[in-house]
Amino acid sequence: MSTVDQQAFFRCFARVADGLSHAHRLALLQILGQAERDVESLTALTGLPLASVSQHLQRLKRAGLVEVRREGRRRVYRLSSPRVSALSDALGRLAIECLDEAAALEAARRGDAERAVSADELLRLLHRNETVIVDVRPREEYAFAHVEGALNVPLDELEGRLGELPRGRDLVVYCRGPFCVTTDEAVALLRGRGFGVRTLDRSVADLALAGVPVTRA
Amino acid sequence: MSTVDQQAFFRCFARVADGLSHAHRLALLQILGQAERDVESLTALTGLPLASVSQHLQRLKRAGLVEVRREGRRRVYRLSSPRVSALSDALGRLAIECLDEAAALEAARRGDAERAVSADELLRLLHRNETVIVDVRPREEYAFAHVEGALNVPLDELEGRLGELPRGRDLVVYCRGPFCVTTDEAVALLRGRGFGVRTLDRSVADLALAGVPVTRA
DNA sequence: CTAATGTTCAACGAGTTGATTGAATATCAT
DNA sequence: ATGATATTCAATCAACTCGTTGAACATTAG
Repeated sequence: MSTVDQQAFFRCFARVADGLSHAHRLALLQILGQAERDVESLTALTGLPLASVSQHLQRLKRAGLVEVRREGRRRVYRLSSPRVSALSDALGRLAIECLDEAAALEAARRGDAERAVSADELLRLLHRNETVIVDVRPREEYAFAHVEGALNVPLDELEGRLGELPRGRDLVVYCRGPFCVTTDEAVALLRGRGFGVRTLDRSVADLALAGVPVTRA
Repeated sequence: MSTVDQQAFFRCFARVADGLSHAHRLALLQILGQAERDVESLTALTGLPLASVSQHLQRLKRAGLVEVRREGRRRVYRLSSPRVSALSDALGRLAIECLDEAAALEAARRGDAERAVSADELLRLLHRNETVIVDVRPREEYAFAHVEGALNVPLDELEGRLGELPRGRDLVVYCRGPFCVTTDEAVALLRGRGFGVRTLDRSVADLALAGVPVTRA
């Protein structure tokens, strides 16, 4: 009947959605949204068995969400497009709007936290230079791209490096993006030590698009 | 470790993605994006077996993407949020960007068609009143919401109602949204009969958001 | 009440998914 | 070549998905 089959479109789209339809794959995409990575470091970061990571990555490739490059004996995976992160984030936002369970998680999470800093607000804070931005992601992700002037203190080093943080000024903490709970842990720790902390709930890539100055490798 | 488990978030998000991960469900969402529908009419519109439709709808409900209401002896399904359509469309756009197969389909489809009319352009056309807008969706969808002043000629009636269309002025044809191939079929038919036709590749809901005047039931 | 209608439910089978294991492959260092 | 390293591949199993069928359920009409 039709020149092009409507179903064929939907089959393709469904294949992309299939890439997003497993918690582990979403975790991988979140990490790859920060920097490219080889299989080994993805294994370390997720704590999943190596073969499992490899298989999920191949599923993501089938879905068109990631691409691979060989580099010596390792394979470096990266997102096919920054829009992959954008879609994942949109998926998360929709889930929180439409699924009670997700709404409950988000409520529990943001329960005591005040509203996140917007990109515009961040620009103002950066300009006035009264705030210290703290990037709690792993070293490699910071190296790949970070908010200009941000201090990198990976979460697992945070407790031991509290001395490096200024007492007088407010801190703004960020990590991988809107649904990264690492921020929450950092905030809890810092508040417990008496720091004034706000959060930034967007990814570095996203902030860059919003006009925030970003330093790249 | 964490106050809130990162994985719990991703499991929720994955459940939403799961709703999008089958061609038939995407077809159902596209239809529900136009108007609410009972199971019977969804069965008729998709051509799928009744029980199959019912099961997919329940999967969509589990994913938080649709809601049901009883109305007499029928159950009327509707999208949980207009953002469901927005996410489906974003999924399609990403697929076309990232999956070769989807890119090929889109290329084949738009091969001979000129660029679609933008919302702004449509506003201008409406204002100058030189164009006839043709809505080729089923009657019920037109009744639920349509571009102000549009003429409803469902695709299957188009051939028999060509006489109602003006010969002198250009036509702008639209249907369910960016990935609805019904438009293509209508365009092919109309071009074959010598009409000057352009297309509109956004859904009515989407056009409404963009400021195009829309008539609702 | 009984029948008709619209929808869901339950159960089946073929196919797919995801985790796990161990073997196979490819690249690099020696 | 040889061995070490990084990753994929192949095979297995339990769990799930999808379509199909027919029965079950709820609501309305008569």
